[in-house]
Amino acid sequence: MTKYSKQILELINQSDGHMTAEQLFLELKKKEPKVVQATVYNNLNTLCQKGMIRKLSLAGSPDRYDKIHRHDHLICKKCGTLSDITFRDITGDLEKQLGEGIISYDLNIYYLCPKCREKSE
Amino acid sequence: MTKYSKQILELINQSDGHMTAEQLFLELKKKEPKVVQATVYNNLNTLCQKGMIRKLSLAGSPDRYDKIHRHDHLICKKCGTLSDITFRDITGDLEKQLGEGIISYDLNIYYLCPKCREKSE
DNA sequence: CTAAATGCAAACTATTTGCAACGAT
DNA sequence: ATCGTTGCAAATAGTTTGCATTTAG
Repeated sequence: MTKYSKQILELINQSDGHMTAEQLFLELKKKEPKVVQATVYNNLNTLCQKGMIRKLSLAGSPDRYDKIHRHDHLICKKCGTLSDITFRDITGDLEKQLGEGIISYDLNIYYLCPKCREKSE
Repeated sequence: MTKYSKQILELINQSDGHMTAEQLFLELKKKEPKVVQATVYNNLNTLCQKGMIRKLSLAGSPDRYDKIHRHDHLICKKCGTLSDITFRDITGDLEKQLGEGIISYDLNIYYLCPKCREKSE
């Protein structure tokens, strides 16, 4: 763990957990003015490989980096706003059907957020 | 529906449902030599908006375009190989917890595929 | 002393956009 | 005649890479 990767990990864990590489870069730059984007990307990749954070790929937006702790995502189909929810852990159910060996899963749920629902009425 | 969008939709529905824009472009080009990538992208976006196909964004690979019919994805954490599975539909469960208004969801399950499991032993 | 991490610039990939020409109503 | 679709080229966004330099164990 280097000084950058430590700080990046902290930023992610303190944040709402949906920060893009660019947002993290800008945040980190406040404390470490010399850091460059590539370094942030490199660190994010290493942290992912080590399983200390997870990467969230969503259609139409850059990758986001998230806390590792199990939770699911609620996404507005219209404006893309992302929020966390925790649906019950279905790993057990999945293993019943698919057999052992499941590492993890991503559950992304699409809906219309209150604001967008209002507008469309 | 134009001649291109019709053919693109057919290609997706006849395929295994995990084709990238580039693969679709190359396929379509066999029948329509004059088509260009941008047109394929434009058509894919329109088809998505109309809800006739769905876009699959996975870390580390270009977007893939999939049939709309409900199913889930099993992804090898190591080599990225993608296969379809159909876990039971949890929309009802989700609505119980989150309330009405869920449009759809994506469930991506990570595991080690047989080949990769072999290698790592 | 060595290996890993960084800064920098350039490369690269996937995707989108502007615009002129085309085609089907 | 009009409006959406296409081809084309260029632009953009996000991310990765190569390499020389710095840093930390």
